[in-house]
Amino acid sequence: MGISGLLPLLEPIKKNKHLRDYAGMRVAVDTYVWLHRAAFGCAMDLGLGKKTTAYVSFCMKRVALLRQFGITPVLVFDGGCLPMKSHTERERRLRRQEAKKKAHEELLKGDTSKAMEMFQQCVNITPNMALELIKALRKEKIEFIVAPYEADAQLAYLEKIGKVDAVLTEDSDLLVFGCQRVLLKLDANGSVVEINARDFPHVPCMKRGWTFAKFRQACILSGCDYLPSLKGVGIKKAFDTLNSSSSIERTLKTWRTFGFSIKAPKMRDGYETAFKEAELTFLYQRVYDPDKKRLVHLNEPILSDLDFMEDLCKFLGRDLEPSVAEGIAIGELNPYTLRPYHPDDDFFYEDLDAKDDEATRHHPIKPTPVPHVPKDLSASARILQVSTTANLTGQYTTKSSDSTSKFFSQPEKPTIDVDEHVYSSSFPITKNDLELKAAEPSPIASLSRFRSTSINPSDDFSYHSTVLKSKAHAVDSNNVSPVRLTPVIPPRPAMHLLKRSVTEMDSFSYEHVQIRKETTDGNKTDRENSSPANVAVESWVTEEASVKIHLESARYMEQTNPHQHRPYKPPAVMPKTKAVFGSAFNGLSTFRSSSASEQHVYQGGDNSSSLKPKKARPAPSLPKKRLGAGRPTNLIPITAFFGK
DNA sequence: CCCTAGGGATACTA
DNA sequence: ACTCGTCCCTAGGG
Repeated sequence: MGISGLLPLLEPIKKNKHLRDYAGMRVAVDTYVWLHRAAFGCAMDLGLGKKTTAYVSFCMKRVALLRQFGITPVLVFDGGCLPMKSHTERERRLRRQEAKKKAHEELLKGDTSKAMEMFQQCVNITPNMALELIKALRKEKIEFIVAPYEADAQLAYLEKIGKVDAVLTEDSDLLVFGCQRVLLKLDANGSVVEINARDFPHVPCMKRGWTFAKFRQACILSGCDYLPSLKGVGIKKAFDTLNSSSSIERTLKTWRTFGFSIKAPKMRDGYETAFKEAELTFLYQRVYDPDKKRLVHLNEPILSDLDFMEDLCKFLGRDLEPSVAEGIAIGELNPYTLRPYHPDDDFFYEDLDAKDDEATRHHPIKPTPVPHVPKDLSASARILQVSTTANLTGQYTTKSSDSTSKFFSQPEKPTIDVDEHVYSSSFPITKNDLELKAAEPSPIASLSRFRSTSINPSDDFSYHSTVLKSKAHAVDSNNVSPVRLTPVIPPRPAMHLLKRSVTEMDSFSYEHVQIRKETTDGNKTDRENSSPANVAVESWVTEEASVKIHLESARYMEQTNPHQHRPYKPPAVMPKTKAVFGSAFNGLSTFRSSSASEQHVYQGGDNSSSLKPKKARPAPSLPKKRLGAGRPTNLIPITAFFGK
């Protein structure tokens, strides 16, 4: 589980702490670990199907331990599993069944200790076991929340929106999901190990030029739950590789192209695609927002990624109607069945052939009544998704629902009429539907950016949402969008943002703040306002970041300003591998350089002054037909600016 | 010499 | 159709 070998790698920044160090704080708990360990104590009873709630008291003892030291615990439970992991689930299920069979054999032989061991190996945590604990939590008025999908993402989100100050778990994945303060290895005495993401620059193998995105990529490369590593690549190789690479996509391309001649891991088919998908899963998995009472994405999707998300429900989780999402979160609905919890929903401990058993015949599994859940949840979600993404991104790409490999297909030159595009989608939606749906609060997280100005320091993509805000505003003000967006809140002045104290320990957010400043302040340079952050931080803020901003601004201006519009021109050089991987990886974040001088600047990585965005003309009207005919020609991966 | 991959032992509460 | 192990040791490869 998690990132194997990551914790030893982070040894230099681990801190031995005690629960009392967190007095007065709110701490989110990854409850699965507790339940799993607690279940060992009553493995035999569970295995034999006896009624027991011993595991509940174990967990409540740990809750008491936290409260004893003045901590307010928030227990987070796992929800439904992501379909992409189902193949490994089957293996585990088979192993558990095997162990259970053996346990019964040993029991008949009379070897109870051996049987016990076997029962422990087939311990499984069911939603109904979680429910037992939830009941106890309700009684004690302890806060809890059931995640729609993986608890990891939910934990990270709770910390991100400030609901908790730290996260208690055993899983190194939390760091990859973007948690700042992760507490590990809690023992019965209350001692814990803290790993804080702000200390990352002090890890020897992340000394220079690292961003959080780079860290996440290194972890994925070393092998994670969503993607096994390439043969021969472990934690060291992964971090060494990213240390000496300008970008992960470039490295993977090199491995793919020249792997035979250099010492490089052997690439398997589709690795690049799978890598991108893993990255998106860490970034955008669906979580429950307790304030908005609906599902949102862990992070706000950036423009370039938004396009890929449509087909990614199997990685991010399906969207759920707010009432259902809330029902799951508060422990009323079983996250697997989407129905109220029912004892008959658990038959983990029934063998496959047990269906013929006398016992099960007396307790046939009967369908539980379905509450106010729409028959096809995906239908309403789809409508919203189509309408929103179409209007945000339709001008850049086509959306063919039959494409099997969206990542690898270079989007055709789109010739799209936005309205037509929306209504001619393959879904049975009418204009009425759209208007109706648009008036409701949208469960699609991508809309949330229009309502929120909160900025999370660990979110390395907020810059992009600024662009999105402006873009959405432009689209909306031209009445192109059939979706009524809530008024766009103008970006906060950069000076306000800079009031945040920037410390040595704040390196990830430091880069972030600086980027924001340049975005919102346009012409100003940031020198005089730079935080006196120390040298350790310096390497995290690169000149390229600011160049990126200017390039991106220029691109935005060009696309919203018809006067700058240029006819489509095929690129001079577009090697096949680049087209394939470039489009897969960078998606819409590729940048069309509007002039040779800009390209020059980019390649030189200097002299960004010529890239200052020109003054915006008021409300430029977007061309109705052939919108987006200016599909990027000279594709420069914007992600090339990241992580150097 | 470092690193990866795989196997074995091990498990929980009063 | 119905939830995630981990640590330590070592062989073997680059």
